[in-house]
Amino acid sequence: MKRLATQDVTDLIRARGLKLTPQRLAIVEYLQACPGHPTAEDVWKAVNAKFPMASRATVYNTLNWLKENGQLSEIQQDGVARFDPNLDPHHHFVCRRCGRVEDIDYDAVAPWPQCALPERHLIEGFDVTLRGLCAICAAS
Amino acid sequence: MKRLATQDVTDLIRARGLKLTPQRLAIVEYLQACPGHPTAEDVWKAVNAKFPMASRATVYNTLNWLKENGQLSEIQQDGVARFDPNLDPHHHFVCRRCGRVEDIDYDAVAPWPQCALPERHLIEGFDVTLRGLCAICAAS
DNA sequence: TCAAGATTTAGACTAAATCTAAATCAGTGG
DNA sequence: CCACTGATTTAGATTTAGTCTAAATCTTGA
Repeated sequence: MKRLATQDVTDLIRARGLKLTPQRLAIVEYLQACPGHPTAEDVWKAVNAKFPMASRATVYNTLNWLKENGQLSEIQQDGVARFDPNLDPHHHFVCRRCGRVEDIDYDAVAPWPQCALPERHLIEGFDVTLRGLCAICAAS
Repeated sequence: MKRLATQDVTDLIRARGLKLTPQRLAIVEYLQACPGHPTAEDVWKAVNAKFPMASRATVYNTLNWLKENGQLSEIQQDGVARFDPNLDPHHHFVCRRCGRVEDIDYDAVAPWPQCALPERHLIEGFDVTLRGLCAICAAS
């Protein structure tokens, strides 16, 4: 089970000759500990608890850098970007009622599609989004 | 092969007691004829060719109404909404390089996932996005 | 044709995200 | 330990997508 980790990010920052700032650390530590799929706004609020001066630009810059370096992935829900610190290949379930996003094990979904795909396309990956009602919303 | 059609929309508008305005017709006719997955901006520009006074609000209102009435679906790509007049169940391929979205036949992808899904969830549907390089980008 | 009320319009407004230029800071060499 | 350098952060302006509003306009049924 692979997940965004402070150690990996600090190593990567050093390997790239970049600077290890407390803001970057705070962002990574929040994402690491966060159970769900926070928005950029969520991250900014959390970082602000430690650094009231933290700028949105810093949050966005860091999130984008983490994404470009494979330490984070981005999912879109209702046009809002959410960030996903779970680095194992996986899919998502989105609740129609409460909007929560849950991770779905990669193997729970039938594997690579096999037939009638467009010719000459180079398919690098696929993602599946299940939609419906989560356990809590289905019960009520 | 089912697709957004002017006739269906006009019938639906009448059945609902709503008004058949030339702006709505222009929007539907553009979507009907459009081969790809236009953004709201694309639709607005196209409608403006006929009605230079057309407001963005009209375009958004109409697109949302069509969506709510099952005449259109919305897909998100890089945080931008695109609209899809193809009403057959289907999936999508997104080119990493040029960003084009192509429709993928529903049966090309393995069917309903069967195992290890979260308990007590009510799964109503799923959609698959294939990612990679389209034929043109893969060739170059 | 007329009236009612649904629809359209222009533009203000909101939210998400990016950009900018000046101030600050992390990390290296001395 | 200090100073230096350029990477980073900051506040705030800007951009972009989309929504909202109130007044003007248009479709439709009678």
